Amino acid sequence: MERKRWRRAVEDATESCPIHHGHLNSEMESVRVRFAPSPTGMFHIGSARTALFNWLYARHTGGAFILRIEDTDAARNKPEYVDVILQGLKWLGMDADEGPQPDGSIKGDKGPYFQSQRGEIYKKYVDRLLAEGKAYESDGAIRFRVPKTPIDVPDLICGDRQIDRANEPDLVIQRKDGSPVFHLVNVVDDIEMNVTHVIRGEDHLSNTHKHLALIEAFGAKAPHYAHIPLILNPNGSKMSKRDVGASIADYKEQGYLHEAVRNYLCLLGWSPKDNREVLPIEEVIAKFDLPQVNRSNAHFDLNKLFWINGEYFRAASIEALEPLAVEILQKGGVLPESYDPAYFRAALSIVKEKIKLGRELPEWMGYFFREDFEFEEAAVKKVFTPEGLGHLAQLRVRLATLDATKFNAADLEAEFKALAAAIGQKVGALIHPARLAVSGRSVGPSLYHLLEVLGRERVLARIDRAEQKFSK
RNA sequence: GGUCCCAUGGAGUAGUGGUUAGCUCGCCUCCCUCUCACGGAGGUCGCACGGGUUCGAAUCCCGUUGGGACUACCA
Repeated sequence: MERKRWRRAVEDATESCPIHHGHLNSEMESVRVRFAPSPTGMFHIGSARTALFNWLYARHTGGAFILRIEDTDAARNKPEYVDVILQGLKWLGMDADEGPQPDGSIKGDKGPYFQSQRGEIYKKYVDRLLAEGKAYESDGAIRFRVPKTPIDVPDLICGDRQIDRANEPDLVIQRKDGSPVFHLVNVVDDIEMNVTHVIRGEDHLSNTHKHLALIEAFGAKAPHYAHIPLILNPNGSKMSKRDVGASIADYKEQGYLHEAVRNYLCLLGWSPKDNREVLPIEEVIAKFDLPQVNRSNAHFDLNKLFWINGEYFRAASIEALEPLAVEILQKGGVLPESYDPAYFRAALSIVKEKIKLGRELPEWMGYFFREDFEFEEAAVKKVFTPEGLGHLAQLRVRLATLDATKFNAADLEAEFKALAAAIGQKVGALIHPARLAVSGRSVGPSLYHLLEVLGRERVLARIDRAEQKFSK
């Protein structure tokens, strides 16, 4: 009963996610949020979570989710890195209403969406500050005169606070080489793109007063700010590029399901508050709101992700799993280029009940597609005793009397039980040698189903070979 | 060092003055059972500390401690 409920939740969560048109906020202004990553080579899990919260908020409010590429740091950014982000967003099911798309096209009329192409715009803003005496040149760079008065910094998640700027140094907004600095371009773009809500990592919380100062200088309306907590390593340090689990691409590579990763990310800093962990993205969209996001940092827990993935994995249909499984198995050299699809799907369907991650597939499925599989040494020693081999021989005789139509799980079970009773043994005395003989392994799918999938000819041949190899 | 943020078991969280502090992962035990996984029944483990406020604090205030972020002509 309980189990059934979970299953349904998982199955629901696996379905495609149509965009929900939620309600506009109370001010009736159309929400516009942006995700503004810097393409530096990988799509970081923390960035993915920030993107997710932005996307969720946009979908919840019926607003727009803008993707803006912050590629002003020429030394670090490379064009091909943009695709890493695009593919990562696509994999996680986050579609941008404006900005570059995975197919190479660009959506939206507030572009360009690459900061490297917005130089003229930034120049205009800097010139204006200069002309109004709000900025000045110093050592070739241009600095913004930061007012030294206290400033209020409101935040939808962290709460409002006041910053004393008495000792705040003037802010460099343009480098000696003429290129604009992050704080400037970030603010200018948010103004130009009519961003209403800035949802970003808490690492920007301490910078926000600078942004507010700039916005005020430009005479623009400030967006609402919402700083979300960081994702920390299990040891409490800030998760950086080199840490395990940091790269979204790795999850795909290891055979995680995108719905599972996304589901897990939703739970870092946000909760449906009804004691559920696995829930469909539509429900998250319906419930998600900024004030309910937690303020404290969250530790990344691969263990829990693994569990959630297992929930999704078992609930997934063979059709959904097949492409992923084929890719992993062929990459691992386990599945041949050409294979029998029906046989493959049958094998996959009995294996998927036992594992939680695509990465486990090669180890679990190798013997389906090759006859020269290895035998577990310890299991051979334990199971293929003279007695065990004797049972195997008796089983071989019995199975040989079964024609192919009787080679199904139900009939096989009956045969095993009948033979076990006949020789005064528990059925396990037959099952363990049989499993080892046909798979080389001591663990695997339900044996009766395994035999059915392998088929009569393969099973008899493998038992013969095992007997030959391990007798005497 | 300065500024800012945070603080419920090992991890993620529910809880916003009165609960035997709930749930999930993990871990342990037992059950189910052909192995494994699933599933079922239990168990382990927590309000960082110290002061207040209050008839009464996990919940409010202050301090301490701890963790984190920012403090660049990186983003």
